[in-house]
Amino acid sequence: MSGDHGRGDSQVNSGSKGSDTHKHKDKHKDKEHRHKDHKKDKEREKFKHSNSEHKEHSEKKHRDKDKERLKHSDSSSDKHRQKHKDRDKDKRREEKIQSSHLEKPKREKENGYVRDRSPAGIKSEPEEDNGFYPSPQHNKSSRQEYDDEEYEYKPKKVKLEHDKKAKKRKHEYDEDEEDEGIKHKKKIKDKKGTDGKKVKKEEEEKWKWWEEERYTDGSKWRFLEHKGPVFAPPYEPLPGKVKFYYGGKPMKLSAPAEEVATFFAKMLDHEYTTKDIFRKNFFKDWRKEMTSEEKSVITDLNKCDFSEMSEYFKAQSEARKQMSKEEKQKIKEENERLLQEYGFCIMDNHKERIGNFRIEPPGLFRGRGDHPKMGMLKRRIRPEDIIINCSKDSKHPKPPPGTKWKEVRHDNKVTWLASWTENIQGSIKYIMLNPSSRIKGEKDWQKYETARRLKKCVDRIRAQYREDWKSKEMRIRQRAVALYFIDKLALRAGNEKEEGETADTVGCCSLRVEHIKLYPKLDDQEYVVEFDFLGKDSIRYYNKIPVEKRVFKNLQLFLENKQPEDDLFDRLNTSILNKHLQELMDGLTAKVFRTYNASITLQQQLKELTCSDDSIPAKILSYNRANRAVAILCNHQRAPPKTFEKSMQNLQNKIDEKQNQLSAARKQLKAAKADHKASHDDKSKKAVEMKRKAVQRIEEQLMKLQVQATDREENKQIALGTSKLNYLDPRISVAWCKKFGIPIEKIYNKTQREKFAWAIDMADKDYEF
DNA sequence: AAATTTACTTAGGAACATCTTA
DNA sequence: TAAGATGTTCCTAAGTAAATTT
Repeated sequence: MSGDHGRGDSQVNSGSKGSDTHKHKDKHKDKEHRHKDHKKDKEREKFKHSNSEHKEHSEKKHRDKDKERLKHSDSSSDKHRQKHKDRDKDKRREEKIQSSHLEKPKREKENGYVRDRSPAGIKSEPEEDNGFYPSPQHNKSSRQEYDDEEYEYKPKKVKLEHDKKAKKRKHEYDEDEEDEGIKHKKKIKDKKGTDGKKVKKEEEEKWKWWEEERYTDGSKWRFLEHKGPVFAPPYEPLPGKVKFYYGGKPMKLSAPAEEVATFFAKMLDHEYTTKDIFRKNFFKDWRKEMTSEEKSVITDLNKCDFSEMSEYFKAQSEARKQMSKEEKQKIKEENERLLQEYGFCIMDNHKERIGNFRIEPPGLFRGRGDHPKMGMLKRRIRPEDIIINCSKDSKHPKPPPGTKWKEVRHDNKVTWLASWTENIQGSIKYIMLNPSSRIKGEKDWQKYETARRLKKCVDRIRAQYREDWKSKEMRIRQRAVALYFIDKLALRAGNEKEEGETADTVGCCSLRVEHIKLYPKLDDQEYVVEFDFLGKDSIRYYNKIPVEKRVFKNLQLFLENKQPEDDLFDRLNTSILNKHLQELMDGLTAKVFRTYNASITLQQQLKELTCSDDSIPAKILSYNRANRAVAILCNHQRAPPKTFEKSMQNLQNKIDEKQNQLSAARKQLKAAKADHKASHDDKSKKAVEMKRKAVQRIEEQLMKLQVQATDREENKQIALGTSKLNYLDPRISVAWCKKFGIPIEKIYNKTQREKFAWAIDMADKDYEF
């Protein structure tokens, strides 16, 4: 069913990246932005020096928004009223459906189940020999349940005796007849590791969190200890000889003003320092850092000359490159030391890697796309801004001498170790664990299990939304059409965002009239919808796609009497949609469709594209192509690498060269054969064999190069990484590798293998998503 | 029930490291 | 052995969605 969509692969090429094409729509908003401006200034001022008072800024936003809202209120507010009126009826209907279709009893998300971990216990993750040592299993190692056949992720109260240590299992709902089998496998694995001597030990020490139970009471950990974040190095004033000029005259800046100036100087080569908004925002924020004298002198950014600073930094980075081996080594060691000290935490009984233990340094904000705040000063974060999260009974991190944390709390319902509020959007930033950590891995696994549950009921859901296209209620039709897009095109949900705070981008629910065009007939196709909008990160989504007649008619209806800047789905938002989805399947949200469609597409493409008697490189090409199909579906684009053309050319040269070699080798072979025919002696026979082999070898090499070229060409503006990392159930890939004898390293690099350790360990060649 | 806040996933590009090649 | 290509990691912005507040 999932392949049914006939996904076009045309969209990527047809759309160029970037926002130039999208200038148009600002018209309306422009006004609003402008009139908001003075407020925004105030807002910024607040953040400026007084870091402690971030809170209020939001009030302001809201006032602004209220105004905006009034403008459009007629439609939108009554749209909501309407919605709610209808809700009950609707709900009842859906409930009925749900109960008749839901194949499984609702899974309890949290069932009061608790891991047994002694709070202060410290068992570390292996890896290096640094102090902590793991005793992965013995403390308890009750194991998490998954049954082999389904690999289900069940937050159950079940323990599975996969090995010697787990003794009991209290069943709830396991139908694991497969259990015996799995027990077996596990045992073997646990004992031996998969290969060799050295690995063996390591493997045994690797903590297999996926074999343990999970918390089911909503808590994320029992014990958490860490050293706190690493702060950005303090500002180092420029040497006196590096001057800043204003109106051609050298001018010594105060340290704060100078620091901000250096941020600008460092970006001088970048295009966005030429952008008006960027310059304006920068200048405004810069002036706030100036002394009053500086402020009175420096009134025009255009008179500022940062070029000496800029040169200085270029020289610095050049010098860094030229550093001697030893110096580089020293830096590396220092980094390693920092990593060892701050890069890990102890969560429950294990030492885990932290994802981002460094605080973001100050600088100029560069949003993606046409961002209204580009160029604003991103404030330096101090200990006083940081909230620390750790367990009460841990050794609390200490703030740098002479400073204090903003707060130390002990909240085990969240996963972060530290947080602070950022001054550009007023949002919270977090320090969290690495993807290889248990806490991230469990979540990831769970995500794929939810997607797999969707697989089981997607037919039903599709049938339902198709039915809903005919509903007499507008909101239901809109919901159904939106869902169709989300399903078929893997669009994102499209939360609403505050205008003027961020770049103007949309997702499904926030599509506007101006983002689609309808063609009753286009070329030889009927009912074509053309999408053209900027999505997340201001990446353009461009796609022409034939849809079903009923969808088309509905779209026409939705467009009636609307302006280009009006919402296409005026009676829908993500929260309504997700509520609906939740009723269709426990845990279902809009983004699950993306995961589901991505993974199912990979699986199906792999099945379709892989030939078992292909060479390994050819198989990998197939894998990449399957991966690529997904990336295209998800619209994961990249700017073509700067050196793309050149590197392509290089490769082509190599191919040509190889081709020459090949014909030469063939000639030699022929000659050898002739020779052999003439002499019939042993030596000449050997020569023929040699030549034959040579030809074969070269042919192989040529093939490999050609495959590589194809792969690269096809990948010009497509990024495979995002889908691989976030959307594709790793077990599919692992199974594929096992099935076709591809070493996993060909597919996943080291980091990826760490992230997907759970999948690599548990999926066998027959895994089915 | 709307608005806001919080937590966490997803994202592309820059920086950096490492391999390859001239 | 330096320069260039390629692969990896880091960085942090920008989403989603749930939780909390109003």
